[in-house]
This record gives sequence, C-alpha cells and structure tokens, in this order.
Amino acid sequence: MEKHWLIKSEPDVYSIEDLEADGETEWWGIRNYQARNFMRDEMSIGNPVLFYHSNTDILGVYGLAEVSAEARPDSKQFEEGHRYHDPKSDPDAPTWWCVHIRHVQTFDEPVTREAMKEEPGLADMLVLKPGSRLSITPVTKREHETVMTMARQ
DNA sequence: GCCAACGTTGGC
DNA sequence: GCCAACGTTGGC
Repeated sequence: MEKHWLIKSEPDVYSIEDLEADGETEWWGIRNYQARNFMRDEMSIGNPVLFYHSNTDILGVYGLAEVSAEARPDSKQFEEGHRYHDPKSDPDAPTWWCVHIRHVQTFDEPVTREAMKEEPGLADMLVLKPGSRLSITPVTKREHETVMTMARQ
C-alpha cells in the first residue's frame, strides 16, 4: 500500500525551485521525533510527496516530489559547528534520520492554502489544521489526488 | 509583528 | 514524573 506525504519547507530556506535545480536532495535538519519516525519507519522509495511552502506570502503546494532514498542518518547531526549539529547523537546509534527526495514536477500555479481550505475533500488534511506545526505529514491517497487535480486547473 | 500551539528542557 | 519556563513554528 503506497503512502503519500506532504513536506513543508520555507522557500527562503529551500524552495521547489531549489529542489528542481538540485534534482535530488537529502532532507536533513528535521529535529522532531514524529517527523523523524515517519521518515525512518514509514517512507519508502517512490512515495509521492507534496512540496508545500510555509512562512511565505502565498502559502500552498508548489509541486510534486518523491522519496528517492530510504532513511539514513542525517549528515548534519555530526558536523561540528553546524546549525543542526547534535552533540548528544551517538554515531553508533544516530538520533536523526532522513530520506532523500527527488523533484518530479513544479506546478504552473501553486495550489494555495486558501483554495485547499475551500475544498471539501481536503477538510481533514493535517497541514490545514490550526496550530499544525509538523513539517512532515501523511496524506491520504484521495487527498493527494485532489491536490493533483487542483494543480491541473 | 503578534501570538497560539506545540515540543523540549530542567528544576524540584 | 510533574510542570513551569522557554524556544520555535507558522498562520494571520
């Protein structure tokens, strides 16, 4: 049973354009256990990933990516001086794990948060819940397809 | 810029 | 193990 996901990113930090330019990237820097568990335990190669821009003027899903590598230890947790260095993480049992994602498609127009909120089929979508801060959330197949349909219009 | 929601830390 | 304090996220 294929799983679907939504990943949030602040475009000032890493945008869909950055992902398109890179082609593929390690999704390092996730320091939340729930999000880590999704990556480490549940995401597998080929899973579709909606790429969402947060903390910007037009919020919404800007494109489609997919998981391109299963979770490995986050490379930044052992880098001295790095913002995401974690001195408590043991190299023999790393705390932080992350998948790689690959760019699939940048939408011509983003599917905006406003439009998503008005779509009845997305009423239960986690990213739309007030106060939701989790940067990686599971998405149902139906929600995924609804967003993809909205992107084509 | 504000502030509510949430996760983490640390004193007890 | 509780919980207050604190820092961060992220929509508005």
